[in-house]
Amino acid sequence: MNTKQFCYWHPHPAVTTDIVLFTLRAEKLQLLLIRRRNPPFQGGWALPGGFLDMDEDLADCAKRELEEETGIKNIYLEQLYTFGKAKRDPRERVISVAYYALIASDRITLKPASDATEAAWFAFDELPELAFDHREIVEKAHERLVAKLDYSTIAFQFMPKQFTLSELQNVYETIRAEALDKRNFRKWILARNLVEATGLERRNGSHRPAQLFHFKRPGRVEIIR
Amino acid sequence: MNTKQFCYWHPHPAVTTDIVLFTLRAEKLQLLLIRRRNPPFQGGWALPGGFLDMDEDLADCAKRELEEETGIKNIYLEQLYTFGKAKRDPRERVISVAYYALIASDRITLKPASDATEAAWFAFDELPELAFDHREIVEKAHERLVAKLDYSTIAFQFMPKQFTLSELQNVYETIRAEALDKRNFRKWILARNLVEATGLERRNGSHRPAQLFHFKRPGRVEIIR
DNA sequence: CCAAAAGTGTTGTTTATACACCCATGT
DNA sequence: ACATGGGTGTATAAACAACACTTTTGG
Repeated sequence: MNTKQFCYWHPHPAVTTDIVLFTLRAEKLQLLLIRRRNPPFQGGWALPGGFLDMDEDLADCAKRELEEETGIKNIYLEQLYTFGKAKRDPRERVISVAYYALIASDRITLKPASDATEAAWFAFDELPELAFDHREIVEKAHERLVAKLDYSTIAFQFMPKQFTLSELQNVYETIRAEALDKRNFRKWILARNLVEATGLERRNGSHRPAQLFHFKRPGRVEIIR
Repeated sequence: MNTKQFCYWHPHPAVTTDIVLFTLRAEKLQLLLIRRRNPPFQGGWALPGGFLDMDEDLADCAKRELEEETGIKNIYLEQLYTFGKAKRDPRERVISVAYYALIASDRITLKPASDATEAAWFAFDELPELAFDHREIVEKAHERLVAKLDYSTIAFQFMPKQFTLSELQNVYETIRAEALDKRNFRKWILARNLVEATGLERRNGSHRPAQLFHFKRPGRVEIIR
């Protein structure tokens, strides 16, 4: 079959979703990129994503594409912004509904690269050139992430089930790219009543063991303040 | 010509923009609705909006549709959210990129209703049934508006060039649906250094005249706090 | 002189910031 | 014993919340 069989009375743009998937590895904010197999930008790096199926919701499309390209599922996903400049894709008019997603550092193993997809993590401050307007999408996602740190419980999406307060503080410091006072951070987080000591400890190196905490309402991202 | 002449290799959804246009009239938060001339929901009320042209940016589409249907232009417009449930339009798959907009109370006169469009203002708390998922869009726009009052200068978009502090307080009170303390409000707004006395006064009734202020950086909506 | 909205300060409470030492462990 | 990260309190400053009376005008 080589005829264009989907026909309309008026011109229609294509609709895709693109996903900015963040994690924290090696004390750095990183995000996931896919190497493009086809033109345009063939061989270049781009955000995971792809075309919307006619019977699926937008967020389902983002989840499906992410799983297809990386094997990752069941993560926190939120709509970011819709990018629709007339010339953002050289092939045809494409509207991209961008999502951003967060994944805990203990869940970041990708499925082995197949013929179809090569995926890799990149430090946010050392990104390669990106295809299309994906650099702009990444910037916007980062802005949103930084903003949400302050007034929501989004940071917990980066954490494993159990974590120490120092590890949590590290997440805030890494994303905000600034050092925080240990006592003030602990007061702040404990006053908000979001975490609870498990009674367990982590023995790590040649120093006092740290208490392990867990997030009281896992899964849900709430507005705090 | 009665053939569907726009053909693609893969199915494409239609893309529209819808606009939630708020204003303040008669001490109430109001928004603009259009009466639908065609099925589905013929004769019902819906948000202004319409299909994206292939060569225009999303925000331009929103502006154009708003102007076509109401004559209103040059207003504050911001992308809200993209709605894309598979069944939100009974005719075909439609992705709606929703925008919200604010207009000052002294600029709300609509162009006379033409054959093509009947538009009217409705109080936010007395809306009629809305077509499609427009009720959901309106709710989300309202949420955003209320949130942005606190941490941005969005409220000034409702104000005429010159206004009294009592009028400004009224805007905050109306949108937040709660009374504010006069002294604390004035301290708060003046501490932020956003307004400036013009030296003029408004003589209104049989009481002390009020100073007129103006917004120092009109046009721009900034994040405060 | 009366009614009506404009205008103005102080006090107590909560929240944020700055800052330094002791504790428990492994080697 | 020492190096390492874990854990804790206090004092100051800033922001916010509660609260009532005087001023100026028009009729």
